[in-house]
Amino acid sequence: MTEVKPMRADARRNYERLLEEAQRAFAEHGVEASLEDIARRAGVGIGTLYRHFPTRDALLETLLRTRFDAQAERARELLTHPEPLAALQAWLAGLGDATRTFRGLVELTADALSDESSRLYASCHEMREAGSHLVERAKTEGALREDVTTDELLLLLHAASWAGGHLPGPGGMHRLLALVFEGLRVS
Amino acid sequence: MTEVKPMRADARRNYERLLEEAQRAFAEHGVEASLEDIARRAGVGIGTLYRHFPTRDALLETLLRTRFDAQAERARELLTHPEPLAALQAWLAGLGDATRTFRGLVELTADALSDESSRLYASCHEMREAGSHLVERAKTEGALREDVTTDELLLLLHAASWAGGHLPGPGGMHRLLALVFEGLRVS
DNA sequence: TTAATATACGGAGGCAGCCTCCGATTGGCT
DNA sequence: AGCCAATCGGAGGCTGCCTCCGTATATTAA
Repeated sequence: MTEVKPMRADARRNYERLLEEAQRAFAEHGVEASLEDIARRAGVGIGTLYRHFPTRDALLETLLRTRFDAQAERARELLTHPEPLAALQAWLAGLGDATRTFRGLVELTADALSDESSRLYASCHEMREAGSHLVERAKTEGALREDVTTDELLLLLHAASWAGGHLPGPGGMHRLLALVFEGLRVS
Repeated sequence: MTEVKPMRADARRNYERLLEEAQRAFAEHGVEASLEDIARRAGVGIGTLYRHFPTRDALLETLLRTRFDAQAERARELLTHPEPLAALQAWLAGLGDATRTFRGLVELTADALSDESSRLYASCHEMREAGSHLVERAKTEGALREDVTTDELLLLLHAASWAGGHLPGPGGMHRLLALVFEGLRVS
């Protein structure tokens, strides 16, 4: 079942050229980069781009799926880290960095995480699961408030990443993430 | 100096019709609403819109300036509130609510606050000043960490507001803002 | 090799939005 | 009433989105 006929040689070539150029374009101009431009640079008609990737999201999803998988893997590795809270924070920081490779990506992933009908939702589901294990561990070891959910933490992380993107220098996100983790009250 | 000739009657009429329709359009479709549509609904040529408001930002700024002033005023009032930290939090919450009247407005104001060359920067300067007094008071009364700046707090607020906009239900922003204020560590 | 055919390609064309420019119009003043 | 500066309006040039379908070609079978 789900027999997958191999692509025709020219189709496969174009598919890969398109992904390369899309990566470049999104990195340079953000997730709103011109699709016509991507097709042009790939030396391909606009129709070909749309045949392979019916929507902008489909194209982005293809580029992002491997990254999500990498983040899931990283979460699993961090489960052996001796400090549960530090592990969680480190994982979130890495995730935040990843969402900054394309301008506008934070918005996209934040939406994907909360909208089950989103195309990207499924793609990042496994990653979320892996992350929630980190959260659970931090809670059971008494390092993290019980009343905070994984989704809230992910959203806070995305918020910090978003905010970091609206600061001039680099490192803004990490500073904000640290602020959130440390809390604001004088103790 | 700065003599201001009164506008011609038709010009003034169009100016006001445009502001009304712009308010409606931005509220309904977010800050990216079609300018041609606004002109159309105002019963005015697109050229007229551009003459009165050379850029989208100019139009938005005109709509927002009075709001910024209101926020500044509110900050001054809250200086008499007995609880400095609660006053600060209340002010930020109100500000956060205000940035949610137009979809996409958070991004705009966050940028405005950190980009001195922005058109909106000057508009919200007074508001920021008023807010920083609230921050200073909270610090001198030992209710707020000394190492947090007004700009960081404003950015965190905008981040919470942004994140709230990416959650399904309402009230998300307040919950996140509370989380930030309470801190995440088990104490 | 060649012929047949499923597969894939490309870009014209229709639509919408941005912004500029300039001939047509009109309010206000004498 | 008549003048003219102020104002208007929208055509036009551009870019980007997306669809549709006539054309080209990789593959397979003969």
